[in-house]
Amino acid sequence: MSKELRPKARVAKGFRDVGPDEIRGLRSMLATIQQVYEGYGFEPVEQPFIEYTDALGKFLPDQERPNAGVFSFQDEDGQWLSLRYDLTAPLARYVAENTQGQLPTPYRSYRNGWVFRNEKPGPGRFRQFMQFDADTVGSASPAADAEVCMMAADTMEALGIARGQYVMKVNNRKILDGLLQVLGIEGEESAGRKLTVLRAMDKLDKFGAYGVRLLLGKGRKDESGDFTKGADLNDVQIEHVMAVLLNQPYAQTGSQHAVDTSVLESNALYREGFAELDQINALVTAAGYGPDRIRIDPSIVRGLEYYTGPVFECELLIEAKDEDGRTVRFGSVGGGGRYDDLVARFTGQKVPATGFSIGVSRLYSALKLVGQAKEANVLAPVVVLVMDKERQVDYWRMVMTLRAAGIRAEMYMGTAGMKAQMKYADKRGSPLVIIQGSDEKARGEVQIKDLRLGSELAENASREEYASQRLAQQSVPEAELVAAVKKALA
RNA sequence: GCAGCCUUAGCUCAGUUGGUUAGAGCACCAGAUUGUGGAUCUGGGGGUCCCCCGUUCGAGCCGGGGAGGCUGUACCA
Repeated sequence: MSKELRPKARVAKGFRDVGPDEIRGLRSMLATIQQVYEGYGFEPVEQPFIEYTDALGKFLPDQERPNAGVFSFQDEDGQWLSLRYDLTAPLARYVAENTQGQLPTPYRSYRNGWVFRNEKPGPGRFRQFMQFDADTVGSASPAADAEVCMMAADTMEALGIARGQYVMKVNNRKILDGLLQVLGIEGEESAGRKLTVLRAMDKLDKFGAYGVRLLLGKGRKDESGDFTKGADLNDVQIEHVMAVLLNQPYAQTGSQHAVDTSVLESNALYREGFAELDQINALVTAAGYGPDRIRIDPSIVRGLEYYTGPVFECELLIEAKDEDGRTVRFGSVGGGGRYDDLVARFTGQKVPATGFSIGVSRLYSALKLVGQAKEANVLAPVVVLVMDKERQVDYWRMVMTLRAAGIRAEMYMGTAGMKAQMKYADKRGSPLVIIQGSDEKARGEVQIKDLRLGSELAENASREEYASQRLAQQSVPEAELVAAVKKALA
C-alpha cells in the first residue's frame, strides 16, 4: 500500500482509549457504587447502546442535521436508530414496554454504561462517557426523591469523599415554573424566553449575580468579545428572579428596586414546589442528613427537557491542582430529578419517576486528582525467560505450576535474546523473572531474579558490581520454585 | 456555531533582519556486557517545519486561503 493511502492511526475526536490502571480503578469504583445501590434495594438491568430514535425523545433527526447532538443512522428498512445519550430515556422505554405485570411497582432500577453525545468535546468532556443511574419508577412520593438524595450522599462517602467535600443540592422545577408564571412568561409562544431565563439562572455559579442579571436583561459580552443575547426582562422581573435565585431579602442583593414578593407566594405552583421541598427536607433530616450533605439551593436548574418536580445536583467542593498546577473546581459530578411524564410519552398513562445519575468518568478523574481513586495495583506477572528454545515445554510447565499456585505468570512469547527478555520484564513491571539455562538445568535448579530489589540495589552500585555479583537473584532447587517465588513476592 | 490564540522529530520545545545540510532535552535502537533489565558512557535511527497557493534569486520565517488543536462562549437531553 502506498504511503498516501495508509490510514493515520489516531483515535477519533472526543473519544479516548483507556489503559489498565484506569480500568482497574474504575472497576473498583463501580463496585463501590453498586454495593451502595444494592444495599438500598435497587435491581440491576442492562440495556443496549442503541435505541430507535423516536424512543429517545426530542432528537428526531431533521434533514439538515440528522446528527445534531446524537449519533444517528438509518437501518436497512429506513428506521432511524440512535446511540443513547443518557440512561434515563432508555429506562422509560423499558418500563413502558414491560407494563403488563413483569416489573414490580414501584420498580427500583440501577445500571451503568456508556452513553454518547455528538457535541464539541473539551477537557474532561468526551463524546463517549459512562453514567451510573438509579431510579424509582412508579412512585410519586417525596420519600423516593429523598431516598435518591440520601443514596447519592452515601455513595460519595463510600467512595472516600469526606463529609463537607461534597453537597447534594436540591431544588424544584415547580418553583421555577411558578416564578415564570408570575413573570407572565407562559405558553408556547414564550418557550424560547423561558429557556433563556432558566439558563441564565443556571449560570449563577459561573458568572455570579451580576452576570446573571445581564443575561436576564439585555445580554452579556464574554471575554472573547462574543455577545450572548439576554432574556430582555424588565427591572422588576429581574428582581423577582434574583429573589428566588438568591432566596434572601432584596436588600442584600444590591437591588435598587424593592419588589413585592407576595405575588410569588400567591402562586399555587410556587407554593407546591416549596411544600414538596419541605417534605423532602423533613425526611432527610429525620434520617440524620443535615444541610452539610443535602441542601436546598434555588439556583439548580438541570436539564430543561423532562424534569417535572424536584431536581438534584451533586457538587464536589474539593479544589485540586491539575498537571499544570492550575486550580480545578470539579463542580457537578451527578444530577437527576423527577420526571413524571417520560413513561407517559409511550403509554399515555402517567407514571411518576425519580432518579439520579452519576457521571462516572468525571467523578473518577476528580477522585484521581484528589488522590482518592483506588487504582487497585495488581501485581504484574512473573516472567519465565526462554533461555533455550528447545525447552519451551519445560518453561511452559513452570508457568502452569506458578498459575496453579495462584501466581500471575507468563512465559516470554517473543523470539528475542535474554537481554531483550529482561527489558520486556522490566517494562512490564514484573516483580520477578525465572531463569533456567543449561547450567541451572544441569544442577536441577532455577534462578529467581528479583527485579524490584535489583533496581533498588542499582541505585548505589556501579554497573560492574551489580552485573557480576547478581545480588538480587538466588538459585533454588526446581522443586522449590513455588515456595521460593511466594517468599520473594511476600 | 461565534471569538481569540496556536501548529517544527514519538513527546516537550528552540530556531536571529528571509540565506547553505533545521536543532536540543526526553523517549527509542545498538555497543561497552558471547547468560542478565534499571544508573553511566559512546554511537545511531528518526522531519511533507499542518496543507495549498502566492511574493522572492532563495520561505520553517512574509501574504492569502484551508485543515487541525487549545482557550473562552453558546448548546448540553
